[in-house]
Amino acid sequence: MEAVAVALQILERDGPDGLTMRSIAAEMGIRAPSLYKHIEGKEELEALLIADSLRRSGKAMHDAVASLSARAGRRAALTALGHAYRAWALAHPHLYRLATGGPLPRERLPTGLEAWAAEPLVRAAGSQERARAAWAFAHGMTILELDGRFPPEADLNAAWESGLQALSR
Amino acid sequence: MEAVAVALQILERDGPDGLTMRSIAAEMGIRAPSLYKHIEGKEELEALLIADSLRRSGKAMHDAVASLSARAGRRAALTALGHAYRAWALAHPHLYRLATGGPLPRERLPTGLEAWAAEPLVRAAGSQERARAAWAFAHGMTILELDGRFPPEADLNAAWESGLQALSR
DNA sequence: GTCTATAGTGGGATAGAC
DNA sequence: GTCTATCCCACTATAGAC
Repeated sequence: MEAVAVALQILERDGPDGLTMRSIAAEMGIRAPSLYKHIEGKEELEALLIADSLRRSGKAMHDAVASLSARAGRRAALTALGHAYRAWALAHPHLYRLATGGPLPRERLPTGLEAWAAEPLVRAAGSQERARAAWAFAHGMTILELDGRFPPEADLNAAWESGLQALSR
Repeated sequence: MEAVAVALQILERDGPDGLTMRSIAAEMGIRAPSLYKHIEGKEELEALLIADSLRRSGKAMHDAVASLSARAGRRAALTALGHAYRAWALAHPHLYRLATGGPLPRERLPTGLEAWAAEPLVRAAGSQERARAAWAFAHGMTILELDGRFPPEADLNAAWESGLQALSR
């Protein structure tokens, strides 16, 4: 199993604090210094993880709109994307956080990947401004939920519903 | 100058990585160990910083709606809050990030502070669900801007405008 | 309240031999 | 590609004398 796959597994299992060059090496059955023959360093590793996240979450977004009927409106598309976005993030919380927290290492990412992942939303929203507003809403809902910032009794389904409805008009 | 004020100054000047027990002590003219006679530890310190952030940003929110005319509608209130929210965060980026990233240490915060800070938004939005959606949008826009996640050419004013308009209907 | 000294932990990264 | 041996860094925290 190569380094990135192992790192992914550790990240999802132990969280970001558990992901160290040492822990990756240990899981691979080698010593930490040997890892540097496989990977440049930690920055490179994180960029590879982010790229993987973009590829997989982007796929989930493309799939979400692909299954809609041709006559589905903006409301249906944004709702489908919102649900898929939230579901993906809740299923991969640590990876989501890694990929969306802090600056994007754009120089280290494959050209076009970021745009491809955003494509379904831009199409569904109808304009760049609306897409950015919708993304901000979705990311805000998601990260606040992951961080446990909403009160325990909060009805998050209702908040998503309310926001998606408003933003699709 | 006591510890919290010094910590605040270092945080805003050098960012979170520059904020260590050593740096705080140095700035106060004492050694790191002596700091523990003033403050329990780093968790306590961060909770105090977060409380300060809630107090000051909450004040900005209360002020933003207080200056509205009595006949102002929901749209005007949400717009004023949105602008004040963004302005406050951009003026205190490191503190904003500290106070909104990760779980809230609710046990360490003064009772009622969180609710008080949220009050203007809940009132302006008209319901808890709408308030949560609006907060998610505002936080999403803000943190994505702070993290440089939007493309450089993005028109963030337009995105704010678009989102606030949609969410105030 | 302050100091010196130190414990204990963890991290990323490199040199050079095999 | 792998190893051993290190280096460097940084941090929180405590003990005990003054």
